[in-house]
Amino acid sequence: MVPEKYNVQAEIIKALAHPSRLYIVSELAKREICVCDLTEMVGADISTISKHLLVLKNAGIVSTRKEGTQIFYKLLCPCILDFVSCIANVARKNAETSMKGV
Amino acid sequence: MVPEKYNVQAEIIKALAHPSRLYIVSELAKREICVCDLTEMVGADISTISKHLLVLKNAGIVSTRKEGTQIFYKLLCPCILDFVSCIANVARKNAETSMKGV
DNA sequence: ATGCTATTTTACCAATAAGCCAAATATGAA
DNA sequence: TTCATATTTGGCTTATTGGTAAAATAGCAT
Repeated sequence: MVPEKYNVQAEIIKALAHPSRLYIVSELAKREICVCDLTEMVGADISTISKHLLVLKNAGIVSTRKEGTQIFYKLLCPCILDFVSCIANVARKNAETSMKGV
Repeated sequence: MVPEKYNVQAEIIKALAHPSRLYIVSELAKREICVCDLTEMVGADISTISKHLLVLKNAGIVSTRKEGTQIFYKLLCPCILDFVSCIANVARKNAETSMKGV
């Protein structure tokens, strides 16, 4: 009963629904970054980061560029940032609401 | 190493990262809908829908209004729609790319 | 009170996702 | 070639999620 397009969209959203991946995307919005730098920034095992990046790539959110032994990732769709700001807005509202004890 | 705000945001995004919930949110963007109608629309067990709605409510995405024995859900943040359109855009680009066999 | 409808909660199972280690692969340097 | 660095992949364990059925809860009518 759920139209097919929501399956497709949910797949993409799922790729963003993880703290590390969201952080990675936000940083990639500023500049290209290689896996080793992202690994340092996130502070997890490099294999974990590699898998996160694969998820983002499969979702069509990032692309890669090889330079020597390094692989640089970059953000494909800047509109992702608008989306993040919307979510940040919801988060802010939630914080306000819970402060009021509502 | 990942700033706390990404944990908060990822929680909200996670709530949207499911086909049924995304469909529900899209429909709630048009009008208030009660649980029983949503159940019909999605075509799943009512307990499943109820859980999905709880997820959306906990994320601060929807609110409820009781009317007799029915409970109506409505969308709290219209900006969610912009976000969905961004995702739809990514999905469209992905489809184009895979068509070209890239 | 009883019954009827709408909704949520609980309990349980199956499927998926996240994490790390170790092994494999790739590139460039010596 | 061998070595070192960068990255991906496979395997494994643990934790989370999605689904349904059954029980519990709530509101309204009789």
